[in-house]
Amino acid sequence: MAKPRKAKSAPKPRMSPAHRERLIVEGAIAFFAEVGLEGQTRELAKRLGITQPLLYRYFPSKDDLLERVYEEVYLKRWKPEWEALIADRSLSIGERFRRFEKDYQRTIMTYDWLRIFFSAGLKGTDLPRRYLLRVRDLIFTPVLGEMRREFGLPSPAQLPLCAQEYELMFGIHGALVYVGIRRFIYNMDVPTDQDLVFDTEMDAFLAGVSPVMRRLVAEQQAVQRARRRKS
Amino acid sequence: MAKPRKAKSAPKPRMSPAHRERLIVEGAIAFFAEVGLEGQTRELAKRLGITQPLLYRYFPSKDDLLERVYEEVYLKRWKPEWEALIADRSLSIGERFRRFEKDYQRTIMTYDWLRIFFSAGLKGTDLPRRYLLRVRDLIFTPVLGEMRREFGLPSPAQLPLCAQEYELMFGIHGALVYVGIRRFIYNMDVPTDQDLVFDTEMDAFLAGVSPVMRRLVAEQQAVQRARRRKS
DNA sequence: CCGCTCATTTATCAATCTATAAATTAGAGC
DNA sequence: GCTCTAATTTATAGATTGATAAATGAGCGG
Repeated sequence: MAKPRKAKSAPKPRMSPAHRERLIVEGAIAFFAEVGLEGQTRELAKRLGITQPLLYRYFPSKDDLLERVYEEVYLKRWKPEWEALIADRSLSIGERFRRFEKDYQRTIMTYDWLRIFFSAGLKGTDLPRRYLLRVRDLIFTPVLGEMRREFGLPSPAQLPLCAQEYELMFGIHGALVYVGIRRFIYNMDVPTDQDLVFDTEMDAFLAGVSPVMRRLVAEQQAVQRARRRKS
Repeated sequence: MAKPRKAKSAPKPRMSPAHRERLIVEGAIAFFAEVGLEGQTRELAKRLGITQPLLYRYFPSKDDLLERVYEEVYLKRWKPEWEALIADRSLSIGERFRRFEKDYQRTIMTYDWLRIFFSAGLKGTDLPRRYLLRVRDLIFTPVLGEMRREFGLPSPAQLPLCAQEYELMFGIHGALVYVGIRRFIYNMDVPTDQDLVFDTEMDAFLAGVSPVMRRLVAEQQAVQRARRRKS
């Protein structure tokens, strides 16, 4: 058994600024995910085993600390390889999208990621909006382009992607994310075998997407023809 | 132009307790939806044009006021006719479910409903969990039973509903709710014609649900047979 | 082992929080 | 118009908030 250095309980090792900063950031992620972004700096400090003013030596304000949390959880966890995967034509676009969503869901389906994301959204931060626009522009847009190609439909250059086509992508995306929402936001039990859920949802989506896109494209072409006739 | 009664700006009419209480509850719904459940009673009072202590004449504490908000937004907006609709065999179960979701989504797809729901979830309130269990038990369970029947599959009494079948329901449900999440939580633009989005999603779901349920039931039966052989 | 740097703590301010008690005054009933 | 009930306000307690300034002391370089 360890012999206590003094009568007082804990020895207090000093840390290098770099190490301390990491501890604070990681502690802040876990803390704000649990109690919400209005969580108090005093309570955070207590969990970290430090005093509250020490936080202000590393971050000028609570908002600065939160900015750092966003950067750590969302920007740093984005994988550029996802964009490369979508472009890889050695696989069918269905398979590429399936692999993307599988890894993406594995990345975001955590207590920290989901809870801070929703807290930030409710607070009015535009981080969730910007993040999803990124998903749309860097993932959904090329996926839809590749699907058009694979289904023998006009390219987006010939016939622009329509809102309904994007909604198809947001639909399957939302269905998958909803599992995490139920688990981490609503505190519900979800099936232990998440891969099975994922595959069932994805199979249903991939089976249905082709005919629906054909229909949407046909409707858009009809609109386009009617417009030409008018002018 | 109205002649001011006195030099001071606003005339202050007294209200009956019933009327005042309604104003407070409705103001509180809008207020907490906007700023979150940690919104301050002083700020709420200011928006209502009353002083903060007056709130405490109508509600013993802030938590009591929040309880009332939950009751007003979630319990009072639940329509028992939904359960009757699902049971109405003069319509196909697909049509019944479509009509249910259409009216349900119209009910919950509001700024107040969605934002307070997520705020409550993040805060740790078990209201969202309890609410969704109600949806599952009163809607999804009978819908799945009727689908089994319509597809000529064993009844839930013969072969219990499995987790994957429930996930199918949560999947389409989540895809639809996700539109509201993007709009009211993430503050994104969503297509103006929500009915079109709804129909596209629902068509795809109803087209795909039958074969998937057949497969799931077959798998369950195989498991059951294997189990019997063992014992 | 001395001295200096800087990681960390103690002490505290000013603003803000929920909640309570007592003072005010609008307005219905006589 | 007087009176009394109760709707509403003023005043304030008591706890907590983010943030700052000054004091402390661990541990490295000499």
